[in-house]
Amino acid sequence: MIVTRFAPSPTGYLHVGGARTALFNWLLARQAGGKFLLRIEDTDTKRNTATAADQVLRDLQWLGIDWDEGPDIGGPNGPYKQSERRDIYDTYIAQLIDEGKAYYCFDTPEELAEMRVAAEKEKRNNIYPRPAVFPDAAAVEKARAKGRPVTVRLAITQTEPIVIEDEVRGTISIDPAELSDFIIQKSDGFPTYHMAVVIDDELMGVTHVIRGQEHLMNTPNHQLLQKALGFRIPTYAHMSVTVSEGGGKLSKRERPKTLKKAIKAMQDVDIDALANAGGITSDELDSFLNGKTSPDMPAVDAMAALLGVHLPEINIVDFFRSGYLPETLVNFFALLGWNPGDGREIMDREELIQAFDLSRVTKSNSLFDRQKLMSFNTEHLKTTMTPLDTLVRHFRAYLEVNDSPVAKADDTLLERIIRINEGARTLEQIEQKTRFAFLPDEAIEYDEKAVKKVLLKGDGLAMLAAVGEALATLTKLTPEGIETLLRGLAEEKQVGLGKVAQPLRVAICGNTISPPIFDAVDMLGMETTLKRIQITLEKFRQDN
RNA sequence: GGCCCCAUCGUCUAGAGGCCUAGGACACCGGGUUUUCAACCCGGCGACAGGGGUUCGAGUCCCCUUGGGGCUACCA
Repeated sequence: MIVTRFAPSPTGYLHVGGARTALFNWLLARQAGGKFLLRIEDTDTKRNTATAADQVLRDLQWLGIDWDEGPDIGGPNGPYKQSERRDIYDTYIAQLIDEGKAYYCFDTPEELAEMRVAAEKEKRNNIYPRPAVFPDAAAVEKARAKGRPVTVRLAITQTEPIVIEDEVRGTISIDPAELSDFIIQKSDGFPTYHMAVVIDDELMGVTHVIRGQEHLMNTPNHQLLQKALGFRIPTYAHMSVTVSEGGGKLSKRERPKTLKKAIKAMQDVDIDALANAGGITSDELDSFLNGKTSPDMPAVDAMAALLGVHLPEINIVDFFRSGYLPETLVNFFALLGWNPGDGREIMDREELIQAFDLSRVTKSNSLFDRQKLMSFNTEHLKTTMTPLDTLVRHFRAYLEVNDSPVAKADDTLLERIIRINEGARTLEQIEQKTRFAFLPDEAIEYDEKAVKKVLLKGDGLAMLAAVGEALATLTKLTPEGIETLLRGLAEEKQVGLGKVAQPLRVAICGNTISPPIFDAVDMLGMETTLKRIQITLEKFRQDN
């Protein structure tokens, strides 16, 4: 049976790269009818945050990537948090030392740094000088007594090339002379990543390891470890990296960077109000703008929201908050470095699972193209692609996380809103086009350009008044009734429908962007529509 | 610097030596449809990084150059 896993280190939110790695592993397991496990790699006590692991789990759940064994649900080979598996690692480390395959070291960080610098100066690889005789228990005691750090390294004794059979890259051969004895146990007693990952993958029965290219050069070390411990070597697949439009890696630093640029480009920014919105002090904001520090993510998000600056989405939650569907992301990430080979692009989860094939994973790096993502979202937002009740569920979650007034709508109304906005690109767009119907009349903001063009130029206001009078004669409001009425009015006045509809649109929602006008009026209701026409008439007649 | 990986339109990619006059999608440009924004329909622009081989024949195989990426931690 095929067993894959996703093993994030809980240092923050799940980001694009992590999600893509998780997805490929999940896809392979699901398509093969195997198992997909989740394991938390929290051996770095300094970098891990308490809430990050939970957040990563939530992000995966939102994407619809489910797991068969994991820290929250357990499983036969738990625990699934590396910090809770210390005794297991200790046993194997002791075994390697007993067998003379690993040895203690007492170097200080400063000494190691010196070695590194020296190696670089001499333009050679930094290879750790293995002692002729390995330190014994007494030596360890002595070192500890002197306050020196105690670590354990694997002794690399192999001389034949290490061969990696990679499912996407083919056969790769590495000369072990290039490799240095590496640390398998840190001075704080925790295993290093290499040690923990090898033991866990063996014990948890992982058969296929799909991970980023950044791990390719770790693989020789892992295979050496597997050999030393008598473990099987799982099938490896190293996938390409997805880079940002800016060039480098898709980095979370892009968000503060974009915000900083935007603030600096603005003329009159109220620094105090901005700092306040972000929950930071003016001094902290100042330090940020001078490139010294960077506020945390919630602060960056809040300030961007205040200024109306759109930040590039990096973390999965960013995409959620921007109005993307999880179906879109799953589809899009799958196609970043893989394709079904038959030209299909827009696919749902089932189709992806059925078509997935490790042998069709691409070798070269790819660029994250947000425009194409947007286009994918447009497709998945159509009811022919995603069931309406699913869209409603996602839409409600979106509205709630963004505190939208549209959240007041019940599911039936939400369904209708989604239907009449067929063709929208994001949930955010639907929300913006619909919120006029959920705002109090006095909260409608009139777009200056729209007012000028539609109401003030020509006889827009007169037309609006006529529309108001005509609408008032209707006894019952239906989209069809409104359509008949407005079309009749346009014909009577010998003008196109636009001349009638546009002033009405501006009157009820303040700008020229709205759902189809008949639905828009119907949603608003007779009373509010007439009231807003009245308010608009009064407001702009006075101005003239 | 050392080691490793990669290289087709602006972007994601199809391409397993003759099906290639290099196909699709996004973007872009032009047109159509239209009550707005979208969506939708039609058309157009646009690539085998360069140089050597191998072969009757190379985008496809080999070598070199160039370019991009990764690793080079008591991070994962």
